[in-house]
Amino acid sequence: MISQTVEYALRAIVTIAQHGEKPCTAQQIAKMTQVPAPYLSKLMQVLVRAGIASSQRGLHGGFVLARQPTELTIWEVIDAVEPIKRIHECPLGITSHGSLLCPLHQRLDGAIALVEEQFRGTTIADVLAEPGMATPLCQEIETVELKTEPTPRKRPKVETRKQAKKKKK
Amino acid sequence: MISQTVEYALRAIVTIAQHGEKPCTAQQIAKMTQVPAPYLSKLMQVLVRAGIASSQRGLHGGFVLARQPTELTIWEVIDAVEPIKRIHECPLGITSHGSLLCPLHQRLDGAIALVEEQFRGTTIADVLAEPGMATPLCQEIETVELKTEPTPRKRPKVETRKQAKKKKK
DNA sequence: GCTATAAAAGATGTCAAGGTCTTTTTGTCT
DNA sequence: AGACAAAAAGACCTTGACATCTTTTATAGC
Repeated sequence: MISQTVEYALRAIVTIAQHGEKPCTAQQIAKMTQVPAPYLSKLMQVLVRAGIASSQRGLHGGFVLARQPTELTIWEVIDAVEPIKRIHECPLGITSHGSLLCPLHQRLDGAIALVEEQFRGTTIADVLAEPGMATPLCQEIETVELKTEPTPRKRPKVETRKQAKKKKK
Repeated sequence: MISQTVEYALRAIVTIAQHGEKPCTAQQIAKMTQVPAPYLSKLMQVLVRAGIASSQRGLHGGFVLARQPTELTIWEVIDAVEPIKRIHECPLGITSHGSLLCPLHQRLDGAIALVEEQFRGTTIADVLAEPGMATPLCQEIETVELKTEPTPRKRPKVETRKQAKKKKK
């Protein structure tokens, strides 16, 4: 019911919210949220365009929340990446009863309305500050090192650039 | 949020429920519900296998509800064609906090739970018998003729079988 | 100003949902 | 039994969500 993309977006937003002012690179977010890195990059672009995140290029760049966590709802995040559409008019296009929905679609829309209400009423801050709970995203923030590359313990033997590159992946 | 397929299935179920004991052919249902006929056939097979509808081949065959409308919920129909999955464990696979969900996924699952509750609590009979409302599916039952083919007014001139076949489509 | 870093942009690939078409099987009515 | 009606089955096509890869552009630090 909640698409992959929405899941990913929420994980990303919660993650950068956790880091406050400190920008996170797409790579870091991808790692922490376990989202495919290239796909996450694309997603972040959407969130930036929607005014939910803001980005900074270059060294020490990355993504931060564009708004206060208390002022950003789950609904808005979802709406940016994959809007949940309410049923406002008869999907069968019958106009004989004006804009009144038939019983079936009334019920369906009712369910959607519940979800909307729930999500509009939940801010990112709410998710961050669940009292007495495990940290959001089911993992400790400290789990992921923010340093781009920990100093290697051992210097590997002489090897070409190409080989080194391959190893990274 | 509600997929096409689920929409189609619900329309079909409501339609055959409206017709009670009288079987509806896939063609008729397709027409009434405005669902592509071949696709609806496939869908009906699923509903039959799930024990929600039952089918009868041959002349005067078709589909009828396999249960009383009062005993069949919207949830069951959805569950048959495209189950809504609750979030029972951390999608990130972190097990450090047992089976406890993080705040984010608690909220997401909460929303899903609301939908589940709503749909489990609504039977097909509820949808049929909305008091003082337009008929379900936003259209009059009478709109669709149950006769397979109204008597043609004019006999067309001599024409080959092939041409006749082509015309039908 | 050069270099390294990181986001932005755009082209491309993959797969499952949605949709179609054809043939086979099963049933009813004459 | 034969003709017809209808579901069942299965092969096939189309599209959009999900995902990847490569090139370009902007920025900080030296």
